[in-house]
Amino acid sequence: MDLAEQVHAVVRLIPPGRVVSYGDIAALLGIGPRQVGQIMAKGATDLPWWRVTSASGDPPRHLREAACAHFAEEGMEVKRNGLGVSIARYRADLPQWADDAEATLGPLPR
DNA sequence: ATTATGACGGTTC
DNA sequence: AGAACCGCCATAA
Repeated sequence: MDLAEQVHAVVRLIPPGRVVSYGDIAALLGIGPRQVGQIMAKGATDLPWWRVTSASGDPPRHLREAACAHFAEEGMEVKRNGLGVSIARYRADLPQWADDAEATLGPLPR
């Protein structure tokens, strides 16, 4: 299983109405945040990609509208440009999420 | 082997 | 708030 598939798998494990940052995914898989972005840029079509935000809670510019639409759809309060500081309110339970990831992917680095 | 490229993150100004 | 920098590291060319 290559890195891209692992990233896809963990993204699918993010519960509706919750988000994680690129950095969270990177830390979980023991890679750098940029790899996550690079991978998402390719095969993100069939994923809940909007549940992955930057550390600040702002979605990337070109996805701002679509992302906000999904947030609203999941009953989340959005700022002008995304979740903003409220990312703290919507961040998934990281330990729990990491456990789910290990259950699906097997042992993870770190 | 070397270089360029990112849906990033953190620091600094 | 916004911009400039630097560190990061897998992939593709």
